[in-house]
Amino acid sequence: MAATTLVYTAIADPSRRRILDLLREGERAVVELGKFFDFSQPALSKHLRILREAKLVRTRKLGRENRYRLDAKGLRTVYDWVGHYEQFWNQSLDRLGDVLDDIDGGSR
Amino acid sequence: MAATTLVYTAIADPSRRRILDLLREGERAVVELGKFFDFSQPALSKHLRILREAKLVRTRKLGRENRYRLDAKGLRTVYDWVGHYEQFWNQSLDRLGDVLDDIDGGSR
DNA sequence: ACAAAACATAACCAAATAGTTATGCGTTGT
DNA sequence: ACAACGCATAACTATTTGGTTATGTTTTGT
Repeated sequence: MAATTLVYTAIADPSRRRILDLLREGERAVVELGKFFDFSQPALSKHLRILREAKLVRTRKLGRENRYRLDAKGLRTVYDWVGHYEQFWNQSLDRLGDVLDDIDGGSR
Repeated sequence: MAATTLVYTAIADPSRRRILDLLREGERAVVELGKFFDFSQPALSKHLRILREAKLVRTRKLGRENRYRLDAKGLRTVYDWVGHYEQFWNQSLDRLGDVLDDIDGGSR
């Protein structure tokens, strides 16, 4: 899987986005993170593995704890890509539709 | 599926990101889009359906053609979320650790 | 009138996802 | 010494994903 797509796939899951949000406040151990979720510890470890493989987080062992912290560099690619669309989301589609003489209206 | 996650899922696939990129240059019919991909027309139609359900594209019928165009508003959410990480991706992780140590002063 | 074009959908399939329980391994507290 | 903690991984399962071929509908060109 391409490195870039690893990042997009990683952030496609809401739990993983939540994990990243939590890590913005600072380093956290797995058990600590687990308090915010309803699923099991292995499920959490799997999410963390996906984030690790996307290089969006790093770990360091501290005693028996495994502390995770953010490594946001990979998100820059996403920001840059989405940024290309900035000029589009401000113009109203309806007005664009007028220009294009669009009569269709809905998505199907 | 939550509306927001529909968008993240939609852009997780590289072919769909490519489709959006193509639509930035203007409206296109399905057959036209298909020239840029190696998979079958039904596969393309499926990708387009996912983009439609995420409300990232709209269609209008023009004769026997179905013309797709960008509706980028949904990408704003992504841009905003990723933007929260902007402060993190420029500094090296090691230096960030130092900074946080300084601010924190061992209060945790 | 009719063949072909443009496209969506259905039915199917292999692989990936996201969860589970079970287990093992290093670290810590008593 | 050893029980409990913190965590990763394995093995399993249901669901979703991304592709395929087959087919039906609407529109166009001859």
